[in-house]
Amino acid sequence: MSSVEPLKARRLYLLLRDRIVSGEERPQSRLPSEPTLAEQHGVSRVTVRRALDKLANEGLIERRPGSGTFVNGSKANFPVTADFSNLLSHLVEMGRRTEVKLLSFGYVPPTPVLAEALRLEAGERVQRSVRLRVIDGQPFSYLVTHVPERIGVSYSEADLASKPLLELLERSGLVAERASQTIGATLAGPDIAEALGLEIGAALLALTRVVYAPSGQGIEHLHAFYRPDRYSFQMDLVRTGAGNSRSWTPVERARKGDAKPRNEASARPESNPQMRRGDVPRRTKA
Amino acid sequence: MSSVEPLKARRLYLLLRDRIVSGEERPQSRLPSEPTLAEQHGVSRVTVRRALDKLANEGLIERRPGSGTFVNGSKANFPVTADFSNLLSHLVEMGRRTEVKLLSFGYVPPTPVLAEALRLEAGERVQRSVRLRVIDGQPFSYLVTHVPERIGVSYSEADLASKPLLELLERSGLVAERASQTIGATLAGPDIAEALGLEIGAALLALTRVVYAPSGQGIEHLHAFYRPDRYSFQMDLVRTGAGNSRSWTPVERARKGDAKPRNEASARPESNPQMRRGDVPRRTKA
DNA sequence: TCTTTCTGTTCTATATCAGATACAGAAACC
DNA sequence: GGTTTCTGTATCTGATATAGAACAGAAAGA
Repeated sequence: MSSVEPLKARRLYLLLRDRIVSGEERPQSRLPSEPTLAEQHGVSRVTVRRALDKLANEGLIERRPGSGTFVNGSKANFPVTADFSNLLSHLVEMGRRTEVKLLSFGYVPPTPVLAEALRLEAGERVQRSVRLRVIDGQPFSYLVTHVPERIGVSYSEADLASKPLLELLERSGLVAERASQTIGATLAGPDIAEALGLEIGAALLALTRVVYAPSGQGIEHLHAFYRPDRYSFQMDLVRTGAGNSRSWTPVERARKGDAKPRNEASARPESNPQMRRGDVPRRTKA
Repeated sequence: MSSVEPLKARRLYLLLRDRIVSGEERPQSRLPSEPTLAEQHGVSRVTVRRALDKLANEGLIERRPGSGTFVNGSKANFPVTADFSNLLSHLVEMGRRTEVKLLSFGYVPPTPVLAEALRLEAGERVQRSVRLRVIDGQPFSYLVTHVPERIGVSYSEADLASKPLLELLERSGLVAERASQTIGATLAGPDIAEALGLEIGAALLALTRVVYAPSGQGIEHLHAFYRPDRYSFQMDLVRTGAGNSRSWTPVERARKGDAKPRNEASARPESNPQMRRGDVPRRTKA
């Protein structure tokens, strides 16, 4: 059944983990001995042991009997990263095999929040789909999507399992013009945890996105959860403007392969949406 | 000391929480009764009760004796949001009182990762500071900063507690030209949890940022942790380009107030933040 | 009003976890 | 080789979460 999760052990595990990843405990160095740790933190050695077990499982430490417990050099964990400028598209470019599993599909009445975000008419239902994105055989994101019913019927259930939703929408003649998204964090519940191969209560990167058509009508509402060890958001910024109005502007990230100069943000053909404070083209929502 | 955290109760809590925030259980609707939930999930009613207690603490549900347990319309607390274009600067503009507490300060030898990120010379040390950002009296971010020693000495410890680090750096004649950042998620360890007023093991939004001078030299390495219920990243994107090269471009977000007015009065008299997903049990004795 | 169905509360077994101790094997140092 | 200091392993005891049940009070419907 659900492997039980100790309590003080977890506490100590998190403490040590923080110390290690924050660099307080340096790579190659030896941790205090188990008896020492036990005394330092007022717990028994068994508990210390459980915490160290977890760290060892994740490859953060290495235990050498008779010698001690040693901090591992950063466990070279390069998660897939997403750049904001192109959202998921670069995954395909990178030639990595990503597949999608459709976990759930159906039409439901919208919640108030959904109805408002998508600007639904009264009584209109939404298509709800839950998908799991897998890269190189390993799941990394759990996607809950809501689409207005009249739009959702333009593609089939099978389409959803094979193509990106945005592509399907645009194929249907819809134009995704604007999107608004929020990035946060949350804990993994049982189903998400299982789908992503995580423990219950693991940390998740959460993204909420609403995509709008030029009309201002919402066409997609996405609730995405990412395994932070396999996926993260990454971006480069440059300082622009002068004086008091200096600010940071995102630039397209240099990726491996198609070398883009790291310093010079030259590449950026036409689209330099350098906007100043006031002039945000806010077409929607007066 | 450490208030113990049940296990099955937590599991059920997370399950129900997901259902509620994902909209599977609609606002105003009644949850299955406690005995029913107990049977459905193969746990005792005491356990169900503990899970519901937690949900009730966070304001996600409302319990009416004799009547049932009801899903609360998401009280959608509006977390402070950050736009990428201006990082933290808008907080000040918004006129909200933010203060900084310096938790730790000192000079330490860098870890290999740090040395490489900041392109340090051999033997060069770094200034390490831990700060806590507070808004309206409530902490929302925990910042661990590393700066090369030769740069760090250009400002005082007291400066750090009063001014943004970037401002200090630029005051010293340094130019922050480029930055590279990664956004992920992690769990709260004991010290971060305590500083931010969270439970151990709560979800955190994690940001790693390296700021570079025009020379390519790194001048600041930041490791930031945010309470997801009080702080999140938000951005608007527009679809640019044509044909195959279509992509999303970030635009500066419309500000004023916080999030854009959702229903009505954007004026949210700050008040006590109701919790949202990401759980945030404020330690209040019931 | 009577009945039913809820939540709120208390109680006592039981399963599971944490604390303490003892001992075996492995490595490092003298 | 002997000694010390580690990790690995096992066992016992106390603490606590969970299970199960019983009962009181509140709300809703017949």
